[in-house]
Parts: sequence; C-alpha cells; structure tokens
Amino acid sequence: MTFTLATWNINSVRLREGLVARVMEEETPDVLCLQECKSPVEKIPLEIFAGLGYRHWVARGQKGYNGVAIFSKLPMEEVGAHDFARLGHARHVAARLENGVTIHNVYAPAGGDVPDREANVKFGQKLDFFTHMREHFGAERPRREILVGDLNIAPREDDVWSHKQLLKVVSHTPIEVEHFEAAREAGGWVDVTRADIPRGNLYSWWSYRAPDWNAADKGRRLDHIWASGDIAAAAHSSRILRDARGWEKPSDHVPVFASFDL
DNA sequence: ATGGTAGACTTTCTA
Repeated sequence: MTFTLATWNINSVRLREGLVARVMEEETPDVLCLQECKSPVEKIPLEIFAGLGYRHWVARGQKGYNGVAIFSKLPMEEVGAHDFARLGHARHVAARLENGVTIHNVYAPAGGDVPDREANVKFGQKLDFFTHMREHFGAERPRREILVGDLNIAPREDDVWSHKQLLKVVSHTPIEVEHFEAAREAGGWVDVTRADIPRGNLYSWWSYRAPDWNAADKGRRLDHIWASGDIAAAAHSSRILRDARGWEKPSDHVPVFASFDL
C-alpha cells in the first residue's frame, strides 16, 4: 500500500481548525501530525476531523502550550509517549498503523533566544532533549518507524536563508546541529525530505515578525520527516506546502509531506 | 543594538 503523511506545527489547533480541515480536504494525507496544538486533548475539535474521515487519533495535550496530535484515516493504535528531556511537557506521542509502521510525532523545545546553556536554561533543555532522543533511539535501532515533527533546528546551510547570518541564532548553531545529527545517526534515521530533494533551499517556517515573508523569504527548515533505514527507500513524493503560509490567519509553519510504499 | 508578530491567558510567558 501507499500512504501519505504530513507534519505541521499548527500554533493552536482550536484557532486554526478551519486550516486543518482545509489541508485534510484539499491535500488528503492519510496521516496528519500536528504540533503546538496549545490545547488540552478534551478541547481539540475531534468531531470535525472525524467528519472529514480522520476517525483515528492519538494526542498529548496541556493547557496553553505545546501539545501533539496524530489524525489518521487509517486504523492505528497508540504505542506510548516519551518525555525526552523530562520537562513534563506534551512533546511526543507515537502510534502504529496496521502495516506495522510506527509514527513518532515530536515537538522539540525552541530553546529560547540565547544559545548558551549557562545563560539560558531553555537552550540546555533543548540540547538535552536531543541527547535523550539519541539515547532512546540508539538503544534499540528503529525498524519500520517514521519520526516527524517540528524539531526546531535547521541543520543544513541550504535549510536557512543565510547560513552565515544564522550561525549564532538559535535553531542553526553548530552545537544544535551536532546534537540533531547525533540523534538522527544514533537511530539510523534518514532525512526523507533531503533524500528526496537533495539540492536547493528548503524552508518550512517564516517568522511572523518579518514584514512580507514571501518577498523577503527569510525562512528556515525546522519541520522534518525521518524514516528508519530499513524503510527509507520506500519514501517518495516529498513536498512542502509553501502556499499555506499565505493563507488567512496562518501558522508560521507550513505542512511537510512524504509518501511511503509499504 | 533592537524590535518586530502571534497565541493563550495573564497582567506575562512562549515562540
């Protein structure tokens, strides 16, 4: 079978339930992973999404911050949630499809403004989150697993609008990229988006603060789709829905897609 | 060197 998966930091699932519905209706991914739902699970508009065919869901939520959810047209069962940096935040949930493929939905900490763990506790927590992911997925190498989400790091020079100007900006500092790559390599994860689209600038996020996001195009690729090494060759048709950044009352992130023949 | 916008829920935090 072929299934299509999308990941999107929605920045409030309740405020943007109409945009979620639009992606469900127009793009029809089989599985849609959301981050930053900013809602307790019981206040997520589950009925609306079920009415569009997304009858299966798993979620972790908290009031006002964080929150992750997976909506699926395909049957799936929850297979747990981790608190990688032991912050008590809703930043991970996982589910397994009937074909045995497990999907991890991750929202990594943003890390604050100052890229120094002595001066900024949040930056240390971000690095620790990736260290914990490295330890977790390095202990038992994932098989038939997919990891998606807002990882809040743009690892490559062509994942940001200016490598040089962002070297000291949280999301693109060398120490973050080291932690990100160590976590990826420990799990044997393949960056599906970049395996599919190896060259050229790719962005999935544009700041709300920049005027004229489209013309300035000062974006970063913060949202990722990884596949375990055994199934990476089954991935194809990666794309980023840039148009969504121009919708009315948009999220600052846009959906990232990949399809898998499994 | 600084401020810019957005969301939740507060009179401020987080991104």
